[in-house]
Amino acid sequence: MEFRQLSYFIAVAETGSISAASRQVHVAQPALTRQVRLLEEDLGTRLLERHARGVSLTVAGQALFEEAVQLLDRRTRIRTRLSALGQGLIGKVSLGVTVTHLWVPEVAALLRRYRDRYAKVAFEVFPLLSGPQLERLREGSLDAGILYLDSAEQPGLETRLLQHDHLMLAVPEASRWSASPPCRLAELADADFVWGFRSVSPVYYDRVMAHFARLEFEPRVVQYGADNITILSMVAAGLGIAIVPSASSAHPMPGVRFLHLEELTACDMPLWLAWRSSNDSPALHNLVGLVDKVFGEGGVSSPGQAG
Amino acid sequence: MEFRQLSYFIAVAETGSISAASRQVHVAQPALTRQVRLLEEDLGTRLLERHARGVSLTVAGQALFEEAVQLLDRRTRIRTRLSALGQGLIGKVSLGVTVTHLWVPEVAALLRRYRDRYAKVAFEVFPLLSGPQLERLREGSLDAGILYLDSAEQPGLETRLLQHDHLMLAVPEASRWSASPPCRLAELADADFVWGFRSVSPVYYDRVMAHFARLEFEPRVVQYGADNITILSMVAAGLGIAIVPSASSAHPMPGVRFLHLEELTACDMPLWLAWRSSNDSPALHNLVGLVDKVFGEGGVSSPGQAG
DNA sequence: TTGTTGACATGCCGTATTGATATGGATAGA
DNA sequence: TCTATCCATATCAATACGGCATGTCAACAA
Repeated sequence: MEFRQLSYFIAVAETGSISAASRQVHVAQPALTRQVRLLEEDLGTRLLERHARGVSLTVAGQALFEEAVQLLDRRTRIRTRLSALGQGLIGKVSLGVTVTHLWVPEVAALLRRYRDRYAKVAFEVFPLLSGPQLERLREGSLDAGILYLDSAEQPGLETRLLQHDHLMLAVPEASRWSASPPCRLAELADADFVWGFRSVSPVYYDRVMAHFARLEFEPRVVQYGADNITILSMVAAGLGIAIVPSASSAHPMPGVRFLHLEELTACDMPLWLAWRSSNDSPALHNLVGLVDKVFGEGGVSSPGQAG
Repeated sequence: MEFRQLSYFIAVAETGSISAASRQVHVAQPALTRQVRLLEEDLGTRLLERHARGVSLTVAGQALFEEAVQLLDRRTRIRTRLSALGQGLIGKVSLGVTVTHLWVPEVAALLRRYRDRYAKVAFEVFPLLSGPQLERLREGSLDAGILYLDSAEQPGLETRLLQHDHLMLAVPEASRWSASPPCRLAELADADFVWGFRSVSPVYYDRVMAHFARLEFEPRVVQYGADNITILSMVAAGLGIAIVPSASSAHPMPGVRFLHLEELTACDMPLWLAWRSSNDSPALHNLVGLVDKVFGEGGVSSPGQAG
């Protein structure tokens, strides 16, 4: 039982004649006669009653006809599905993003454009910090991540540079820092700092700490928060001041004022898109393609150590 | 996309290696390599990631794997189904029988044996008199019928002789005919007869009438009934006496006594199995085969004019 | 009856597909 | 570095497939 034989047989069944079917499928009549006979021999069942003016289906032939139509139908559906899958028009992409960076207009635009253009792809966005993202990328439960990396060279991963963040100072609006903004970090020596845990985003933490070490500045931390929103909420509540990625300022927060400091702006915080090298998902690569288009082809995954 | 390619691909997917798959399906490795490549080209999608120690499935490959398993599964199910259908082990048979002849032990045994032996065949029995059976056989809404025929030669039909009925006299138990049974038809000249309509079973009616014409006997009909049960019920009610097929006596009826009369026994009423010649249903032919076995091969559809 | 027509079956031949063998190239592990 | 393993390629033989010419049969018309 071959697909060719089934499609021939369908033509014969539909036209009620081998000759008519041969004209329909553009194959000589003897070829059809033989293929139908081979099909009958293969199935061990007579499918056609041969008459002088055509053929009619036996009981088995009628049964096969219905099945064959479905089978061929299924084949074409598989074809189109695989084609769409191969072009990344359907399928699934899971993307990890820090909530902070969902606020960045370019990132938000990227996600919107992807969803518009590849509407049939199940596009799942998970709010995750850099550490968990890396883990999940490596174990395969995440297709791509928007995160901080200490280097563009990640074993087993490919990367694209999205943009350069830097650091800003977040202070309570009702504080003296808001009234008279500091110009240098040294002025903050006796300030109360709200700080993040290293564990949830070690890359970010280490980067900031390395920068401060170079500046020989050591913040006096009075309070820890799990993520940026928590930290900013604490700042808004007047519990202290905080050092945050500049992306945070894209999302105004009542009671918080963002301040630029030369020494903080100098801390380069490159934001990356990363994915497993062995991940062949076309839907994912369409996302990469969109990144290349939206963020420019400049940020290739070349050695460029950013720090 | 061919069945062969799909089964090869499944083996490759399951073993994770083209070489291992080639050993599994007993085909040389280069052949598998080529077939997989042809499948990829045909689908326009990469299905495998080739590594030094085997292969892994791409996203499209995983999707195809699942589909292919189902597709091949379906193919084998069609095979087995068609095979069973071809052997008449599944399918449908509709059989027309006069209720009267369901009482004949041999007929009842035939139906029981068929149902036992071909349990998966939907075996539908319709209570129909000879006339409607013929009609439905010809139009194709009935596969076979157990009925009276005026000849074994029926255009478009094939037949088997089942048995020879004859006629009997049915009289009310509480009548003078029961008390002193008649020996000759002539004694019934002044009797009240319950009779059937010609329309519902013309063959039976004409046969009986022809027999009586030869005997130069004309019954005095006082009452008509649609079928044998009705007629016998009227006899039981004392409305008159009736001429019935001998098969009726196989089913005792309270208040009715069956009487043999030489002149009635002499009327041969052959009972036939009939089916459309062009009906190729294996399930039907199994029924015919069973008839040949149960009723003996004597009653072939040869010219034998019965009357 | 007889000739014609239309439809399925059969035999033969050229071409395409499939599989086997031999061999090459790449990679992981010793 | 060497070896074993696995995938890819080239070539050849067997098989499958389709096209053409022809045969056979049944239905239809004269």
